[in-house]
Order: sequence, then structure tokens, then C-alpha cells
Amino acid sequence: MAKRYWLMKSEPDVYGFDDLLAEPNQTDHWDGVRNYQARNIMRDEMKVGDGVLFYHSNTKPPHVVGVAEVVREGYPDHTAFDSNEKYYDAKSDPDNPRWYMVDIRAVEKLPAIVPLDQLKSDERLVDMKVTQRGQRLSVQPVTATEFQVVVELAKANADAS
DNA sequence: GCCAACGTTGGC
DNA sequence: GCCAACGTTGGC
Repeated sequence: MAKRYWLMKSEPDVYGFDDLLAEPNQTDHWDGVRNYQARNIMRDEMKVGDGVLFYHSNTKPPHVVGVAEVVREGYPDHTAFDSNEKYYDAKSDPDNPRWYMVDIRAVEKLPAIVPLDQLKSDERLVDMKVTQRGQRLSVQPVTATEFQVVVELAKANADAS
């Protein structure tokens, strides 16, 4: 399977790219996803080595901030089993887990952020889910081309500033 | 802070 | 299995 690419959303106030950079080995597990579509992607589709665009939502402006990679494939999200956890789900049984997560490692913080407006205005990115109205999926696929374009936009932004 | 979009829940 | 009610996401 060729390397694939994904976009993962997080609210910077909750868990931002800098938090990932601060982790040992710049690696952490992506817990707390409680959406079946996103779960399926993490459980079934994300593979070690896949590229990830790290996106900050619910901030002004929303933007892509960095690049990460998948370092561990889907495994049960243990935070669903612990009633002390914010993301506890009584319906997820350790013998038959409902929720899964992956581990990602920060690869690089982009030299400049790429705001959502810029993603929307680039004709090469019109099919990106994140640019489409009402698209809330927190883990979504992107194409190799889209991934590359976003990285290039970040570099161009840095050069222009 | 608002609210549109969308996912989930639960009564029937 | 439908669908109304409700909760959440997330841009604006």
C-alpha cells in the first residue's frame, strides 16, 4: 500500500501541535475520537508512515500548523474504559472495544501556518474536505497532491513574510 | 455568542 | 426502521 495522507483536527486550547512537540519523542496517542467514521479510518486505514496534516480548529483563523506521521496503527482507545476519563464510554467494552486510536509523531512544524481561507481559495484544494461547508469529520483523508500543496503554501507564506 | 450542519439517541 | 429531539462541531 502506497503511503497515504490524512488531516487531523484538534482545538489548540485542548491539544495543539506544540503539545505534541513537547511529548517524549514528539509522539502521542490520538485519543478521544468518538465518531464512527473517524474511528473506522484510524482502525482500518491509517498505516505506519502515513503523512498527517495537523489542523487547528476553533481558533482564529483555523489553520494547518504542522506535519506528523503515523507511528502506530489502530488500537483500542483505553480512555473509553476509564470512568474517570473525560472520554469515558460505558458502551465500550475492553473485550470488544468501540473506539480506536493511532499514535502520531510530529515531523515538522510548518514554517508558517496555512489558514483555512487560503486553503479555500486555492483551486487545487477545492476537493479537500476541510474546505467544504459543514464538514466536521475530525480525521479525514487528503490526497498526496493536496498534502504537497499545503506544505508548499506554508513555505511560500514563510518566504513572503 | 450564534447558529448551520450533522451525528446520535430513543420513542414509536 | 423512521424521524423528531437533542447534543456537538466549528466557522463566522
